[in-house]
Amino acid sequence: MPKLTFYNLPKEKQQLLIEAAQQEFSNASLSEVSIANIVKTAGISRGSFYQYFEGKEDLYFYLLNRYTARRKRLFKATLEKNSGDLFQTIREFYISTVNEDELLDFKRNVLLNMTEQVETKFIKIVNEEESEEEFNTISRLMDVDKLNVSGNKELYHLLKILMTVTIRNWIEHFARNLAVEESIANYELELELLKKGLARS
Amino acid sequence: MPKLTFYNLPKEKQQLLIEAAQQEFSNASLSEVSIANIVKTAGISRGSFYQYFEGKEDLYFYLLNRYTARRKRLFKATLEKNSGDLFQTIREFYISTVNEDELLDFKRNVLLNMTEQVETKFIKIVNEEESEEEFNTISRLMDVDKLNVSGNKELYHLLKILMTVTIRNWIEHFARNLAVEESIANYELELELLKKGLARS
DNA sequence: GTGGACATGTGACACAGTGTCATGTTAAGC
DNA sequence: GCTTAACATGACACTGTGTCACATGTCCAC
Repeated sequence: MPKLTFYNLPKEKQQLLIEAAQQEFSNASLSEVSIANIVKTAGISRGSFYQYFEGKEDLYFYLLNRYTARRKRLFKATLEKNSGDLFQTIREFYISTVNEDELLDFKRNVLLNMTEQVETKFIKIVNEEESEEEFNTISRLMDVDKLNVSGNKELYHLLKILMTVTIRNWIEHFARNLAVEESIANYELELELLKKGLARS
Repeated sequence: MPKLTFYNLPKEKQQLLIEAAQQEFSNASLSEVSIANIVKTAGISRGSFYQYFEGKEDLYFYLLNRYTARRKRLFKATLEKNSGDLFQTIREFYISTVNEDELLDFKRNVLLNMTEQVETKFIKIVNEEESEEEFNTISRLMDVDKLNVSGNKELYHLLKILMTVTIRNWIEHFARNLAVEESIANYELELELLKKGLARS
């Protein structure tokens, strides 16, 4: 988390820094990005940077949190719009995800260099395990009757599977430079497989 | 890939370097590892290192390849032993995976810092997309009748889903420091969900 | 055995990036 | 205007990288 000094900054200066950072993180992965470049682009001194953030990881996860928080709101709204239909929701969510062209290079870099720490952040979009409350909020929004699960534990694992497959498709979208339509078609195929089951009965 | 000079080295010296490298990569992630440390442990000079490898990534992927090649052989053997039963095979494969305690810290570091480039290597254990031949060899070994798919395309996506979920469980095993039994129980639960389908019919 | 030619080994070096800290600047309260 | 605390700055010591001119080893022709 950024330090207090960062939040004390005038909004415009915060925004400037955020934009500079997003630009740098669009051109390189976390380990390749240099603080030297960020401060140069943002027009602040090296020392100031360390007044605001612990280091570049701190800034990186701050940006990531901003992004996932927005996505999470969209997910909840979509779920409500679809009266709790999880599969319809996650399908629409994926389509809007691959169509969104804001911060494209930033997302590419994040996804192609995603580690467990980062992936956990994304999975928490639907599955805020750490807070029982959040999990309950979302599972109350969902129409559980349509899902082939009994109990919260199975529900939790179902969500984990869905998010894992979703993220992996999103990563592949970038890794293999898939066209939006192809990426969606692949994802829908996998969703159908997941819904109907992988084993022949 | 290592340079020719590395393969020209006497086997014992190769082994020494490999062991030194595995030790370093057990203590730190790819981006944190220092060549200085590797050469110190291996007792060679910095210059020599660059005669053998392009850089530390080169060495890292060399080690990774050695490991995944062994795993791949095991997977094929298990599949044959189980007369092509994919679910039984992957279940046994996962159990042997989390029970194997060789190179434990190395695997932890690899998994917790897995990027798309690394994950692709692992997924290719069953799904060597680049070589049509490999894919056919493996799909011939499998008893496809037990799987709820029609055609190679669906089969490909089924395998992708299975590997994705398997790897994610393996990562979580390390990330959350799960006991072997708990990890296996979680995985089996997810396998059953996958087999029977996520949607209620 | 000597010379030469080629392969391999070596560590000093220039360079790039990090995090810190002593010192300078600003602004608000009184 | 003075005080004080918060913020800004860039030089600095440190750590690590990849390279290169030179040293050493190896092998074969003569």
